[in-house]
Amino acid sequence: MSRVTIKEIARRCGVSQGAVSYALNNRPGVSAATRARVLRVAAELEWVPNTAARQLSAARSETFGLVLARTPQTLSEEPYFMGFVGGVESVLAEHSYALALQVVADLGAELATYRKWAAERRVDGVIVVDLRVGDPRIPVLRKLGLPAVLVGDPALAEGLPCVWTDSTAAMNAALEHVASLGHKAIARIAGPPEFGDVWIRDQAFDIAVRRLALTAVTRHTDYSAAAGAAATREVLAGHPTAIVYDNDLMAVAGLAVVQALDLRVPDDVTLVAWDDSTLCRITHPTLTALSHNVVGYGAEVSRRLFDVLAGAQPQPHLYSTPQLIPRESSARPAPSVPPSPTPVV
Amino acid sequence: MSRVTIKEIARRCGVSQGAVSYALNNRPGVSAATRARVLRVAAELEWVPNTAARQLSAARSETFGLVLARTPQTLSEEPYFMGFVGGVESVLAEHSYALALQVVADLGAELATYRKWAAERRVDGVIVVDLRVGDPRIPVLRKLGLPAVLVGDPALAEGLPCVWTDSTAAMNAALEHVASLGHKAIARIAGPPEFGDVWIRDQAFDIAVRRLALTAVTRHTDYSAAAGAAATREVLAGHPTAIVYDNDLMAVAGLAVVQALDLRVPDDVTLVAWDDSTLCRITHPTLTALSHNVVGYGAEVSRRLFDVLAGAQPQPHLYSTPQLIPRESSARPAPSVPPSPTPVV
DNA sequence: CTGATAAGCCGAACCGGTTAAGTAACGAAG
DNA sequence: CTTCGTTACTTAACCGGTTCGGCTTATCAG
Repeated sequence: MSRVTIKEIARRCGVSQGAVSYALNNRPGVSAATRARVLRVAAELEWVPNTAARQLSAARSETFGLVLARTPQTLSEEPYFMGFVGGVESVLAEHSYALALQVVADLGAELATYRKWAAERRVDGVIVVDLRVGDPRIPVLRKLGLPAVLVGDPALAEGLPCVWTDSTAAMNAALEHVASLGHKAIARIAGPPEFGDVWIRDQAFDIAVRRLALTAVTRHTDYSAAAGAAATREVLAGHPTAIVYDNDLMAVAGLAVVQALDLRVPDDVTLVAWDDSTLCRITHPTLTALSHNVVGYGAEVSRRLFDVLAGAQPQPHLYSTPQLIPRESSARPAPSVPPSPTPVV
Repeated sequence: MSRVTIKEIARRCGVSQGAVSYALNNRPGVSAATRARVLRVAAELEWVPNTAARQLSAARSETFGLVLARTPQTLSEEPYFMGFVGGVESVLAEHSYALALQVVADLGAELATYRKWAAERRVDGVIVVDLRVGDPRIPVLRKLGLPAVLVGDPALAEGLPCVWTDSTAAMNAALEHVASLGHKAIARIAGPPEFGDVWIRDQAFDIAVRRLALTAVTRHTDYSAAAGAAATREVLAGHPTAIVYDNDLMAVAGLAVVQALDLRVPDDVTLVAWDDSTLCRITHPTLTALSHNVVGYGAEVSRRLFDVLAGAQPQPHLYSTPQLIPRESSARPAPSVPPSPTPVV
């Protein structure tokens, strides 16, 4: 139980408490000699700043907040989040910041959490994920004056600092890939339409479908494995030769559905996943996917939040464009299919 | 920016700051009338306690800590963690406690984090996962006097409060299941041997194998999908008719390996997974698994930590025994196999 | 009517830092 | 030699709560 305070350090060094504070915080106002002495004594006594005291006077909590408005169920299903959190952490650790993580039921509860954190001064800034179209969190964060970095397209961020990946380009890459393989009938299993990124993909999908002269159908889901499986079963009735998924969890679930119907991947159906987690590499066949460095993404986002706190201008920052990684699940459609479109289900 | 303090409330109520504090904290020392008035005014002004100030004077941080000594990669692969964290959160939210989450590289860094948290008084208690055999964290936590609840078997907890699930019983259930189906040659793809729970399963596996007169082989891995796939490939050389996995991620990876070798599940090989996440239900065939309410587990652990802070005796608490859920991946061995043990690979 | 007891409240110290304002010493410029 | 500006500190207020000793006042037994 080390109860070492700066008062103790001051006593031992024969200087005032204030001087010790200046020395420890690397601020001007003390001579190099004194600073060195203070640092040495602090190290000897294994002094650690009391975060509460520092937070109280300096109005800094050295904590970032992250609220996830998802069910624990979804969170454990989706490999995405833990990787993202891990990336965030890696940067926080460098600054010895902590992450306050809160899992809530819905957007309302998320807003309440922001209000509470702002009032309590529990966090210095927040990372906002799952951006919506016309997101209600943006005006609230503005009003609270809570520093934030949004994870999503600048078109959704309404001027707040954001980090994004180019979903439009990725969608184009996916459709050009399947089109170049000779596919004409495409199905898309999408996430919830209220999610901004899904909305952007919706636009990109429609435009690319027209440009490439494809026929297409889109089914929106809640991103869960069960919904992905159900949607796959539905769209298969339309005999698409390729299915593009908005996440990899649904793609894996879809693969099982296809196999259970005795269809072959990729001979009968080509599958393309989004968010290239390990899942895509442990199935048989392995899944072609739009690959995404989720860990790096999280790291970049927290770096940006530090920048914002340091007073940087809120410019949108493109982190990357998901890269298409072709694997076993995509190939030319089987030649038998185009001539005789026999019902399979 | 609400800057409402108890001083303001005191002014408006015409009482002293101290009285307000007593009233708000539901402590004796104020009359019912005054208390009611204070509470009303506090509600009107939307007063929220400043956590830093409270922490500084009351030496409580209203935060629990959780350190995960895993790579971001593993964390995003393993569905387990996010579900566990979600469960922890659900209980913390009820007490308006926060969770400080830290992802570190190894046990050494984890110990450093505990020391730092203890010195800074950043957390009121910690939840310790991935218990080891002779875990070095236990003496450190004892010395630091940091309240903790360990997630793991009492045999590993050395007297500290713990919450556990009965892995021995679960392992028995798994082996009795495959034995009753008529399997004789079993392989086990286990986690890292230094993990306490893996060690316990090792013991249970060996004993059950002898009791049921099975032949068996065990391969330890790092719990990753890649290692699970590699180990599966290896053990298949010994022609087991059933494989039992220590987590579901490796089981899914193993399934793909089996399928890639043109073996059928369950006809040629029966598979049993541990930790029944969604993964087990989205494969084809679906996986028989030892099912585990990970979310509830997390919730129970944090409830115990609250109990410990309230002064409860550190009794081990059995949360549950994983239940075997038979699905498509387990069945009687194909009759052709026992008579003519033809090499398959 | 007196003295003891307790409830209700006040004032102030305290937690452990940060930081604005003030001061003493010193060197350079006028 | 005075004046001004730095540098290197000290002092003390402050952040927003909690908590403890002590002061009033009401209650009640004797």
